[in-house]
Amino acid sequence: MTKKNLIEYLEPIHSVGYLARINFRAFSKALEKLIEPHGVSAGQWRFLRVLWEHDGVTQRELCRKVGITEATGVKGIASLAAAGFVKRTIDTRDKRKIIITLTPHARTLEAKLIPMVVEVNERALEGITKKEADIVRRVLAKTYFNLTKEN
Amino acid sequence: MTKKNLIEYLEPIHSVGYLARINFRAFSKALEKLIEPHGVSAGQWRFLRVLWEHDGVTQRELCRKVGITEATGVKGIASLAAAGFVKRTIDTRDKRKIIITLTPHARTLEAKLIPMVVEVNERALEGITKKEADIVRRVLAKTYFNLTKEN
DNA sequence: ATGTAATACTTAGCTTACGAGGCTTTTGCA
DNA sequence: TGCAAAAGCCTCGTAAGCTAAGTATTACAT
Repeated sequence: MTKKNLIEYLEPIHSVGYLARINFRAFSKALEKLIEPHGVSAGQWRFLRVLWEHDGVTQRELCRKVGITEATGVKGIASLAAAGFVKRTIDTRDKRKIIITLTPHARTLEAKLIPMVVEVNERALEGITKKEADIVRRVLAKTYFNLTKEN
Repeated sequence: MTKKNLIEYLEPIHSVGYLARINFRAFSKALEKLIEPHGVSAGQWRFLRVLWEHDGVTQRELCRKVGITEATGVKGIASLAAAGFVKRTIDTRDKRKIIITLTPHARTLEAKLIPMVVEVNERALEGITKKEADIVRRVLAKTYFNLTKEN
């Protein structure tokens, strides 16, 4: 490992981890500005996006799809329930499970909020070709897999 | 906007923002496992990485380079100082400024910790060509710029 | 020289996230 | 059948991040 190589790792701009972090914050903040007037926080959005496509899943499954731990999910889902976006129902066949269901109000939000995330994504990807964007998504899916797979 | 296009935005895997978030967590967690035995948290690491290259900067400049707000920086730098990694000195020429300087101990950590972040990056980028990795870094720098620029 | 604006850091309060460990229910097997 | 293990959710403590508003110092225009 030469000194030059080491320097590359010290300059954050060369690190995918650093870029992931600042982009995560930037995406969140941009989205928040658009959706908060509708009473939805960025954290709540992450759950809603999954629920619009997969309503009636268990809490564990929802957390898995959102990409957070169950400990974090408990708080997030409580916040959704408090805001009147979801209902929590104990599964009758397996009383350990809690089924998360969207309220009618939360379902009506889909049509309003989706264009906003479309806008944020389009703004972010301005000046980037479809081919490049596809590479980015594929590579980031792979780095995540590489870092989280066993051993 | 067709229904098919909308679905793409609902499936998290197609969203750069989602991928950025899960990768940020994955990078942090992987790095944490390696550096915590040396008494360094992932949060502290972010500051140290900058300081190893730019020792003696002001608090504001350090925060800018780390990519966080100054409010967040106050806590992080306090934690570094409590752990004995940095010293905070008021600038004699401008008493508003606080200069952050590494302690000798923190400087010795560089040689131990850099190989660890190298390892995490190499593991993350396994099976990805240099060309693809370059595209990812360039695109993520651009999306960040696009989302944070004035307009 | 002085009052206003800008700069640099801090505080308070909130959100989102994690790990470790605990509780209840279900499952599987001796 | 009965009991240990697994599954599913929750609590607690802590970290890291943000915005908004506050304090102290310096710069600048008049």
